[in-house]
Amino acid sequence: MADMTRKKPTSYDVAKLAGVHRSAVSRAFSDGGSISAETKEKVMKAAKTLEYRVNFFARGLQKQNSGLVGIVASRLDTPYRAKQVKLASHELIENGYTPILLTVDKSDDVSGRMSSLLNYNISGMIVTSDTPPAKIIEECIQYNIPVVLINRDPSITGTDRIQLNIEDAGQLAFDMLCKAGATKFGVLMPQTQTYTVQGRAKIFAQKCRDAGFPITIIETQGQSYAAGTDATQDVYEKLDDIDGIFCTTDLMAFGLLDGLRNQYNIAVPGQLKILGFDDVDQASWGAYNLSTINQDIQQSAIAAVDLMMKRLETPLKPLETRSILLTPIHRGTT
Amino acid sequence: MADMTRKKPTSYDVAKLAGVHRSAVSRAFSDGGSISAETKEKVMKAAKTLEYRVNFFARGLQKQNSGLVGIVASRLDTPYRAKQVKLASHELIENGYTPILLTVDKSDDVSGRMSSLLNYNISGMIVTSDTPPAKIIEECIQYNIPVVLINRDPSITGTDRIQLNIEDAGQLAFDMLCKAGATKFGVLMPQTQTYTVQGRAKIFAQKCRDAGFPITIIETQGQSYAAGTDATQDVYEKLDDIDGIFCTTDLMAFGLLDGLRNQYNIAVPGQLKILGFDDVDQASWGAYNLSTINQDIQQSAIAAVDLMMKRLETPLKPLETRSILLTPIHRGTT
DNA sequence: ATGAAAGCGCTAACAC
DNA sequence: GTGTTAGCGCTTTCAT
Repeated sequence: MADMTRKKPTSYDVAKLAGVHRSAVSRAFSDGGSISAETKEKVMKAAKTLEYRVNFFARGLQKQNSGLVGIVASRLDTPYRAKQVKLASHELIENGYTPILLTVDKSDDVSGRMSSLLNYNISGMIVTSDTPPAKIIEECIQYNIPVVLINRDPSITGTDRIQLNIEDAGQLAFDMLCKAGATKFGVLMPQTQTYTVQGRAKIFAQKCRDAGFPITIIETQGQSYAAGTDATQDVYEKLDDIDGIFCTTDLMAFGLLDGLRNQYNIAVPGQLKILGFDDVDQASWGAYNLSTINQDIQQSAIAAVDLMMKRLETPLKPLETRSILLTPIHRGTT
Repeated sequence: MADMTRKKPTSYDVAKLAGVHRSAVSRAFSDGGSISAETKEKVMKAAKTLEYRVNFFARGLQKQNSGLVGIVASRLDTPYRAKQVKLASHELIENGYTPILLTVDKSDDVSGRMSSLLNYNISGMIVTSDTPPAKIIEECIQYNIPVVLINRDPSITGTDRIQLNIEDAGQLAFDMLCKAGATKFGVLMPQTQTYTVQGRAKIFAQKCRDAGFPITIIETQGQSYAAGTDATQDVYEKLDDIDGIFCTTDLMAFGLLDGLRNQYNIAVPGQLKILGFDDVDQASWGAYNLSTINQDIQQSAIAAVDLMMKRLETPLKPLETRSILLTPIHRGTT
């Protein structure tokens, strides 16, 4: 393999070729630079032949803005989260930013990883992981780095946020199961993890009580497919008290459905109505055909980036929280 | 909201507080810096109280290495790809790199986006998207930026690669269906997209012919769940000629299974044996219980990062291709 | 082992 | 509108 290595051209190389000064090159590649059309054209032509690219490290050193935005996400291999990150990434790129992906899962050093983002002078941070460390977020705020939290615990303050309204979510779930004819309710409630998942479970339970219906709370380990299958026996044994169950994530609903089908012979929705949450792709798959509640994930990704950009423009504007649009999806399990 | 903004401390601030020269700070934070233990400690202490972090933009300008690595990925909302990106990201971070996520899907300007990575002086690039533009990759190579291609068309040359052996894959699929008792074969073959998907379909067909069995090729639009359901009627109509079908992705297998269950009454595996490929999470879910072929995605992520690092160390070493480990997974559909 | 000084590639304030 | 100049914060020779 012959060494065809070449060095990257600098603005100086371009200037020399175009017969102008380096600063003219800079102006040609900057937005508000006062430069004549013909000079700019000369520069651009030279830049093209040399395949010149502005060195963002040099630019970022000079400006106090890197164009890099951190996306902090856990459980990226989960359908909902994968789509969320995809759309956030897409939206950032469309707006001229470059996303840094920070995957953090249990046993990872979340704090250390998020801290390392600050080495890169990031322009902003979008957090959709479990339990982001408050300390790092505070530090970002001090440095005027906008942080947007998606569906995170409101105990972390000082940031803009995108959040589903757990009140609406719980109410909507109750309404859907009610309309489907349920009168004895159950809910799958994870013991840990996401604030909004537990939140909607609690509100749902409250709505049931408020309306004078019995509600059985079944605690789960996590919010995954396995959590749903693990809860199957529990649900089965309490079937006298439950004819409509709210699974607070689609994944748990899939697990429960499969568990019931596999081990017992329960008619869904005849004997038991099942409602999921999130409306991930699999919910519409024939095997599940799951009634659920859609979170408008695209809207929320767009809103997150928008919030970040607005805060960049106006650092001192009042904190803002935007709600994620919720839509009931009636399919075959209610 | 009071303005609590502070400026980031620089190495100069730390030096002042520690009573040393800036270069001592640099040495304290560099790996091979010759510095006395006590000076280093002084520096570290000062750095800690000021919450100093090395500015990677300044460092990256000086060294010719940014620590940033581009992950170029399409269809991130797909189970296989999501896991792949998650693991690659994790592996990069573990090795001290910072992943930039470049999502590219149809209608996106792939070339422009990948080109923008070069603005950041990236240390390397891991590509797992469809149809990466050869031009950009060539340019990376010229600048000595290691590029690792995962399961991409071999017509793009000059890079290290991670790839499943399509020969093995086709053979394995044939063997599995054979052992399950199939004698009349079918295969779902996407008309576009991934090289390895089409590749294993073609090899599979060839193996069937070589062994003297009839093979029916059914072309699909894409390789998704919908592609599988769309193929259902086609498969149904050809059921006289097929008793074992190789769906070249799990997603297509799910679609086909659901399509068959929903519209027809076909016994699987009695009447028709179905084999998927990838072993995504959903394949083990109760509703599908799909026999498939596992690609060791963790091994491939680790190998990709390893290959990149090796190339960084030894830019001129011969090009290398590593194979992805394949494992037959026997479940309920064969 | 440490301080001094040059310079990575760029932008922006300043002259003209 | 364009050239000049002074840094952005760091690493890295080179002296000492």
